[in-house]
Amino acid sequence: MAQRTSTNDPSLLLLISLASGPKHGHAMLLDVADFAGVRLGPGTLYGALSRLEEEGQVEGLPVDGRRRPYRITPRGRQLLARRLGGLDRAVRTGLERVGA
Amino acid sequence: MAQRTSTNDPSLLLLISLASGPKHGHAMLLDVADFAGVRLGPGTLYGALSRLEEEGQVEGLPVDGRRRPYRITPRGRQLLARRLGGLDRAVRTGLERVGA
DNA sequence: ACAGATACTACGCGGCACGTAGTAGCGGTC
DNA sequence: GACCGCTACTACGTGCCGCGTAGTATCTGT
Repeated sequence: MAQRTSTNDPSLLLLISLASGPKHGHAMLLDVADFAGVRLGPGTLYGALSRLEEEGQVEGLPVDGRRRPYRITPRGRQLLARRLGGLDRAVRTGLERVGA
Repeated sequence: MAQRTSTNDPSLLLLISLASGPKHGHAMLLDVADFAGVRLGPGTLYGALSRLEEEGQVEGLPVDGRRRPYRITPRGRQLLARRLGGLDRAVRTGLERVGA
């Protein structure tokens, strides 16, 4: 049904989190809360994560005890960079207009 | 059901568009396409717009022919500024990590 | 008078954000 | 050796809203 506008959705936050290195779910939660001030629930987190995996933007690593680590793929990193570029333009425009 | 993470959704783009002055729906469409590279459909546009009006973030102005102009309210501008601030932090973190 | 752009209204589908509840292993402490 | 809290998920349902399609009416150019 065509691609989203997607300024939003948790997938962006997760990709940013994984961009600094592989992490498991709970670690991403804490990281995202830190750099974005957003507390994701488990439904939101693991839902978005498995969709990203299906799309080949992240990949699961061998299970470490009860932790499921994930890593961003080259494709994921590339798409992230593109999204960030567009978002950055919009945010800058907004800050300018709102009278930063 | 609590507030969204909302990096996303068209409402942000519409608020940014209205931050530079009152506009009617179609004009926002063109403006958004220009500064964000996103073409919103009518369902997306007018749906988000009427929700913003219900929330007191924008207000309708007198109908001008077949145009329905809207203006951002002080409250809308304030909320926009706050959202942009949080988003900016996330985007900068992302650009940094992705190796800008 | 016809095409195309402008500016909406009306409507329905379905994806996914979000929360709640439940499971289970791992310290720490008394 | 039971209790509590923290970690780390899994499972599942609800409903909002993003998105597209279709339809209506006005205005302009040719």
